[in-house]
Amino acid sequence: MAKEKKFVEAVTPMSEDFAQWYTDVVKKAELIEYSNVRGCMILRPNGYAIWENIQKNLDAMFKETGVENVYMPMFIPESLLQKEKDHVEGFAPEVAWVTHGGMNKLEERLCVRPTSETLFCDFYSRIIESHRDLPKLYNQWCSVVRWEKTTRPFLRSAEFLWQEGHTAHATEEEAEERTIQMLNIYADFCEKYLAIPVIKGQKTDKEKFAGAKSTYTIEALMHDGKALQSGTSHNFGDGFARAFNIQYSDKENKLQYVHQTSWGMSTRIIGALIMVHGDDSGLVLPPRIAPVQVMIVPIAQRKPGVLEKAAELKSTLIEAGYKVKVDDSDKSPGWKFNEQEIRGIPLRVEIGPKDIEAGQAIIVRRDTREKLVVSLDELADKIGETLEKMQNDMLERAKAHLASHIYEAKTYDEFKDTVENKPGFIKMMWCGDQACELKIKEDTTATSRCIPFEQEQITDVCPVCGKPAKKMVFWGKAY
RNA sequence: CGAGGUGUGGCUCAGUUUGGUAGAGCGCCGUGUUCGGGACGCGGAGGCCGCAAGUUCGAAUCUUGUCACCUCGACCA
Repeated sequence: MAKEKKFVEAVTPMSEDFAQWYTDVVKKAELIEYSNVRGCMILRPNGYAIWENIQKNLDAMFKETGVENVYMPMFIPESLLQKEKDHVEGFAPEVAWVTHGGMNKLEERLCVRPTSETLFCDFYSRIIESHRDLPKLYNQWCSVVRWEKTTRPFLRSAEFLWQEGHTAHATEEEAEERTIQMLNIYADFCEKYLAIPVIKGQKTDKEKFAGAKSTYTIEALMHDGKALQSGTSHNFGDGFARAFNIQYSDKENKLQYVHQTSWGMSTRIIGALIMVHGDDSGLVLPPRIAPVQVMIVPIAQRKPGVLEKAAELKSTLIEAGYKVKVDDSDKSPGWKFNEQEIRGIPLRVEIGPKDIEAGQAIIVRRDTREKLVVSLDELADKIGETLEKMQNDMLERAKAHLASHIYEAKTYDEFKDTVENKPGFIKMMWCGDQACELKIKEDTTATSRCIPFEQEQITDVCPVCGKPAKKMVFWGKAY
C-alpha cells in the first residue's frame, strides 16, 4: 500500500536536473561531506570504501606487470618544478605554494604536488646509471592538489586521490609499449570491475599532457551524454630525461637518455561510476566493486527468530565469500529498502516470519528491482549467480548506452546540429589542424575527446575546413 | 576567473518588501506500540539567522565587504 506522505526528500530525478541529481546522490549515499576548505571533500566510509576496492584491484593488476609502489614527498621545490618548460607552464596556474615553515619564510617556496613527474625524474636521475638499472616501473598512491577554479565532488576537487605510475625505459619502443599496456589495463579494469565501457585513443596535441610526447586516454560516456576522461597514459619520449639529465650507459658504454611514461587514474572514476550506473533511486554499484554486496533486511525483526535467522544467513553468505551486512536498525522495512537502494548496494535479501516458515528468502536486484524467491539452502548459490549476472547486465547496458550515443557527422552543419540536439560522442574526420579543433570548441563547446585506435574513413575531407582528412576523431562535451 | 542565483536548528524552507530580538515540517534523543516500499502516540533537546564591519535605542531584515555552495561559461584529471 502506497503512502501519500513522503517525509524524506527524494533524489532529484535525472531528467529534471542531472547536475542536481549527481549532487544529491553523492550526498545522500553518504559518499562525501564538504569540508572547510574550498574544493576539498571528506570521503566518508561509503565513498572511501569504493576507492579502497578500486585501489586494491587496480594495484594488483599493476603488480602483475612488474610495477612496484613507492612514496614520494608531497612538496616540490620551485626550481625542480621549473625544469621542464611545457610541464611548468601547464601546471603553474593551479599549484598551491608553501611559503613558510613555522614562522620563518622559506628560502625557496615549495609547491604542493599537482603531479610528481619532476620528483620522479629527479629521483631517476640519481638512481639510474646503467642499462642494467632499467626499466624502472614505479607507482605511487597519493593525493595531489590542483587549485581549480570550480570544483565538483569526485569530478574535480582541489585535492584528490589517485595513483601515478612513472616508468623509465632504455628504448622508445619499450616506453611506447608500456604506455599502451597501462592504457589497456585501465580499460580492462573499467570493463571488468566497474562495468564501464570506454573508448581508447590518443589525445590531440591540444589536449595532451603538459610535457608529454603523446597522451592516450580512455573516455567514458556518462548517462547525460557527456564524456569523462577516465584515465590517461603518457609517453614522454626523452623530453623529461633531457631536462632532468636522466642518462644510462648502454651495452656499448655510450650515454643514452631514458624514455619515460606516466599514467594515472583518480577518484574521478567514482564520478564515472555514479554517472554511468546511477538511477533516480540513487547509486547502483557493480557487484565487483561494491563495498557491501548484500544487505539483509529482516522483516518484523522483533518477532522471535527473525534476527537470529538474518544473522545466520549473514554468516553463511560471508563464509561463501560475499560482503554482507544486516540492517537491524529499528527503521521500518520501507526505510531500509530505500537506504539500500540509494547506497547502490547490489542485492537485498528480505527475510521475515513468513519466509522462515516457508524456508525461503527474497533476493532483490538493485539495478532491475527484479525479485527472486529462493529456498534458504540455495541462497548462497543464487546470490553468487545473481551478483555475476548483475555485473554482466550492467556492463551490457552501459555498452548499449554508449553504442546508441555515438553519432557520425559528414558535414560541419550536421556536426553542430548533433552537438546541439544529441548528447554523446560524435565521430567526425579531422585534418589535424589545431585551428579546426579550436573553431569547433568555439562554435559548439565540444572538444576532441580522442583519436580512437579503431579508425574509420567517414569523409575524405575535414568538414570544418575542407582540407584532406587525416584522422577520425571522437568529439563531445566533456566534464 | 566572468555572468546569474542561494546562504535562517542536522535537512527542506517560511519570516526580509514595511527593523522590535526566530517559526514549521522532517530528522535527532527518550519511551511504548509497530514492521513485506521512507509507520504512529506521548515527552524532550537543538538556531544569537554563513562570517565581519557599519547605520540604528534596537538588525535575520537596511548598507558595505567577505566566504561557501549551485547553474552557465573560460581553465583543467
